[in-house]
Amino acid sequence: MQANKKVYHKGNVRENLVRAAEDVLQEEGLAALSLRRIAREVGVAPSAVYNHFENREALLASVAADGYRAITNLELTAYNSSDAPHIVVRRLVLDYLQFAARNPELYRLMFSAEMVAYRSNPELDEAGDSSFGLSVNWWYGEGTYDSSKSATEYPLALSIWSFLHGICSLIIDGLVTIDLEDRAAVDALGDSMISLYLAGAGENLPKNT
Amino acid sequence: MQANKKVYHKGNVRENLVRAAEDVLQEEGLAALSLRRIAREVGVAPSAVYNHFENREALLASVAADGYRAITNLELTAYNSSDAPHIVVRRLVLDYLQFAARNPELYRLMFSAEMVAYRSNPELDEAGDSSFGLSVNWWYGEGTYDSSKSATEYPLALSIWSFLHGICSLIIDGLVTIDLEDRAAVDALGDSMISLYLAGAGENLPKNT
DNA sequence: AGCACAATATGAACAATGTTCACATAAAGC
DNA sequence: GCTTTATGTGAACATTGTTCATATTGTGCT
Repeated sequence: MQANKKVYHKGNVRENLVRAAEDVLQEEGLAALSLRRIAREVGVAPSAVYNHFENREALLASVAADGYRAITNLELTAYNSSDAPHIVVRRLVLDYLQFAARNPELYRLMFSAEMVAYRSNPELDEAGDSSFGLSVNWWYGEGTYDSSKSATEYPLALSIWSFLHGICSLIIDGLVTIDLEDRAAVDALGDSMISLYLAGAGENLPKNT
Repeated sequence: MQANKKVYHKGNVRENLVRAAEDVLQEEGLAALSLRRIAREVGVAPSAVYNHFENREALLASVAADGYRAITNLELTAYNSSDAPHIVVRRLVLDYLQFAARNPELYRLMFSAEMVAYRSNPELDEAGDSSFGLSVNWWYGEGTYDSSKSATEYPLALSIWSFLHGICSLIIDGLVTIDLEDRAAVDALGDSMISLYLAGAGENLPKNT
């Protein structure tokens, strides 16, 4: 059906659309990412998009899925290293943070309300799921993850994901003032957070109220 | 506050707009929250909104600020209790989670890209800031918070905020399957997460790779 | 080769949105 | 009472996502 991407009228418009969307996203942000804008960028009529995607959300879901796959890759390199576990975690956290810091608009898209409401999209759903599954299997042992179970069954994987996602959301949303371009500053923040995550905050509780 | 319909032309439209927005938000979600829809709900022309708010975002910012104030209140009751610190933290986490679980669309609005891009709005900015300031002062001692400093200077306050915000985002976005109406389930998740947060995940690291 | 069919592209159209504008009307201040 | 200010209206505009009828092109079959 879609195996061979021979040149039709305009070449492989589908791929061009996704690429153009990624460009506009990075350069002008999520707000500028309209279907018509993307079509204009590719040089195609807005209605032509519907030959390749069900609707605007499906197109954006393809972009978001690329983001999830990038995170999955980042996980794989961390988990496949032969370093000690706490080094692996640190590496993962720093890489995740750097990914979010360098692709803030993509990260925003990935967790936007629209994409979330669109999780019936199999490509997107699978990409997100595999990312969490990797984490579960690392913490609990290979083959542990059962996608039919709730994430709450894997508190360790869930907690670090929440933590990471929380930090990323806050810095991307500007609620934490940090220069996203400053690689060292982002790493410092990650280091600070991960050591707190591993050691626990219990010792640092205030003495009295 | 709803009796008199004759003060001005239509009564105090500004307040009615905010309340209508909150209603629509809770019942139909963020996607349904258009300026025209809110105006229609109040029974006023779309253009009339601009007599009370600079634009749509300013109206929504007012709704979001209400949300931030609710969180601030929730913090105050936790911090003002005379319980032991770890009980205070637990209480805070559970209340925060319940707030997010019961007002998912409001929570989504509060951290939406639009509101985030609109942080120049003083009402919204102040409401968000005071919430974080309370946390800082509890962890580090009264009078510590300096709003001119970066949040990264207060890693304890930042870490719990990230953690909480991360969990809430994930459950609201449906990435963690949990019934938001099930109060006990939400509490159980909170308990699981907070004990992990206090004790740290270091002990639970996998032995080898 | 020829031909039918599916895939792809187009422009016009529609409803909905945020916003602006010229203008109307009611309240407040003098 | 009259002006001024606040508040309200409806029409207009540009932009958006989506659908539709229609045109064009590639693919596969005979």
